[in-house]
Parts: sequence; structure tokens; C-alpha cells
Amino acid sequence: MGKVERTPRDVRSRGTGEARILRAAERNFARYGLAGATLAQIARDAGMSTAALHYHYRDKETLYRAVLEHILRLWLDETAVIEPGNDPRRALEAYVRAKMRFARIFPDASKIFASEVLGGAQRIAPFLADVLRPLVDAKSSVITGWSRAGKLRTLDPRHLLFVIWGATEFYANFAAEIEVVAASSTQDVRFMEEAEDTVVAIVLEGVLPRR
Amino acid sequence: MGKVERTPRDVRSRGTGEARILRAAERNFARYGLAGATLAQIARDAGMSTAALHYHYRDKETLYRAVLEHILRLWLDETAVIEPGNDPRRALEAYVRAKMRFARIFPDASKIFASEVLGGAQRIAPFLADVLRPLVDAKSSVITGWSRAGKLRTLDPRHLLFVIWGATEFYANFAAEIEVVAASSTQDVRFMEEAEDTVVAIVLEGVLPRR
DNA sequence: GTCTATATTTTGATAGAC
DNA sequence: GTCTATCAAAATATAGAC
Repeated sequence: MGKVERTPRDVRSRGTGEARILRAAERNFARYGLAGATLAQIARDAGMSTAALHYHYRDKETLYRAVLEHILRLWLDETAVIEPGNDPRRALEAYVRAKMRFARIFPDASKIFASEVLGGAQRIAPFLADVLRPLVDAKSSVITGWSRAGKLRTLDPRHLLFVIWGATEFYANFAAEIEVVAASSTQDVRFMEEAEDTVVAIVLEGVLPRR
Repeated sequence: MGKVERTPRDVRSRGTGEARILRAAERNFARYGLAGATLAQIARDAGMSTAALHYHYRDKETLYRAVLEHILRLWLDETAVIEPGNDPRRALEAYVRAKMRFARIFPDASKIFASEVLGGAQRIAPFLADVLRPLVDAKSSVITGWSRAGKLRTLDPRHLLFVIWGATEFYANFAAEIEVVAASSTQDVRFMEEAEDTVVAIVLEGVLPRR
């Protein structure tokens, strides 16, 4: 036969060593938390020994921080639609839908972020202070501008953002609870479309002026 | 002097042994999670040795389940106001305010519950299935009844509940994030009153019919 | 880069005195 | 009921060969 190229042995060995480790670590940290996840299990999932894992990442803390950074890059800036020139109705609808899609597509990222904040958010404090806070301040100004122009009810824009964050991230972080009390999976497309429409409706009617 | 009565030695020794342990365990599990919390630290906080702790609770799992049960009893049924005869506006406002107060007064309970759900909710599955789900079903019927009577917009009542839960519990579980991006403490009364009013306003305007 | 084997540390849990 | 001392298990991290 012709020349042998890259030889993927099995599913777990897709991609480079670091990528496999990061994927495995993300799953495990999301499921068990930083303290609950074990390097032995992560190494197994990545298809290598713990020694090999330590070759790529000095220690558990270093690996965890690498996962966090990977996640924060995913924490895409969907707030881009919140701009002064845009129509508040369209902008907020697009933002809520983007957040809901994120919750469905990257539940592990959401859970790790939630777990880190639950534990005090010390490791992501720089991100919160240097990236998220300026973003919140900027978008708050935009929202306040909409209110002053009579396009939106008068409210503290930060709490509007918190309501949107709380509601949308709930579908990722509390999926286990939802599946029991709603008897539906957060991976079920129809169910999540209804969820999306309902959240959009409540938020829009909740903030747009009465007509 | 007169006869010596109960002799409180220091602050940590208030109450009976079990109560002191439960309080210390609640703090530690909320801060570090089940896997992250250590019995040594819990015992220290409770003012006793790990051996004494093991005398009261066989093992870590037993202690954790005791904390969970204590918390689930706290998970008061504030949904009591959601009754067919009541006015939806007053009922939903009362419910949201009760949930917000709970988030401020019992943040540790909220965090432990969140951490457990994040981890799969396996230990509280019976509670979710036997208590919370029937409650959700019953209250969903009430809300649907309000909608049919034209007192409320038409929507899936479960998603309304999820929006309320997500938004209100966000203030407890993501307090560390809020304190950085909003530069306000979730223990600050003024800040939380504004939060409460904003969440109430969005939810009410979001679900009440247009006038 | 990855392995096997092993060292080190942490932590949960027990024994036995008081 | 609580203590000191200790054990046992689990998990992190390293050594050294390949």
C-alpha cells in the first residue's frame, strides 16, 4: 500500500496531546469540580498515564487554569449586539438567544465557570475585573441610553443583565434538576426552543415600554 | 457565687455538638464543595477533633447528607402564594420577593444545593422527583389557569418558574461575580432592594397581559 | 513523549485512654 | 463525648528507563 500517514488508533487519541487532555479535563472538572476530579481519571480519558499528563501540565492547578483560560475564550462576547444604534428589541432578543444556545452547546464550560464562581471566583478575578466589568459598564451605558430615549423601561441595567444571565445559564448549570422536574432533556431541541422563546418573551415584554 | 449553670466557653461552642458540626459543615461545603471540604477543617470550625466529629457522624457522606436534609427543609415552600384564587400580580410578586430574600439570607444553602445539582443531583433525586416535581406540576396548573382566564400571557409555566429560579438564585450562587462586576455586595440592603424591585418588575411586566 | 514503578502528601477513618 | 495517636486509602507528583 501507499505510504502510511497519521494513524489514529482510537477515538480518544484524536488530536494532539494537550488538546486530548484539555477535553478530558473539561469533562471531568465539569462533572466533579476541581477537588472532585482526579488526574488518574483525566489521564485515562485522555488515553495516557498520569506521568504523561504531568509532562504536559506541571500540576493539577496548572491544568485547571489552562481549562479555565480555554473556557474564558469561549465566553464569547455575544453582547456585541448591544450597541446604541441597534433596536433594543432585536438586540436583546439576539443576545438572549445567543446565551441560550451557548448554554445548550457548551454546558461543561458553563458548569466549570459556575463552579469556580461558587468557590469564590478567585482564579478568574482578573478576568471579571479587567474584561467583564468594563463590558458590563459599557453595555449598561447603552441600555441606559435606550431608556432615556424612551425605547426601554427605566431600570438598573446591571440587574437586567443578571436576570438574563441567571435565567439562561440556569438551563446549563441546573440541567440535572430540569430533567427531573420538567421531564425533558436540555438537549432536546423542541424543549429548548420553547425555553428560548419563553425567556425571550418574558425579558422583552419585561423591559420594553407599554404600547 | 450562685450555682454555676451552662458554661459557654467561646463562640464556637454555642449549641449542641450536632448543631455546631452542621453549621461548620454547611459553611465549608458551600465554600469548597463536597470533595473540597475537609473533615479536619470542619472539626476545627466546630471546636472539636476529627474523632469527635466521627462520633456524631459515621463518615463524610453521612454528614453531607445530613447537611443536605437540613437545607431541603429550609427550601421552604414559598410557592404557597401561587393559588388559583389569588391575584397573579400579587402572588408572583410575593413569590419572587420571597425567593430573593432566601438568596440573601441563606446563601450557603443555595450554594450547596447548586453544587449538588451541578454534580448531577443524584443525592437529591428523590426530593426532586417526589417533592419538587409534584409541586411544579401543581403550580403549573394554577399558572395555566390564570392564562386561560386572561389574567396572564400564554406561556409554558415551567419556563416561567425556571426564569424566576435562575434569576433569584443567581444573586446567591454568583455573589462573588456580582461583587466584582457590579461593585456592590449582595449583603448590601439597598443594592438587594433594587435588585428585588428590578426582578419583580421584569417578571411581572413580562407575564401580565398588556393593558 | 510515554511508560512502569514509586515516593510523598493529604485526608478519611479507627483504636483505645480518659 | 472528647481526646491523642495512628492507620489505611487515595491521590498527586516524581524517577528513571525506553
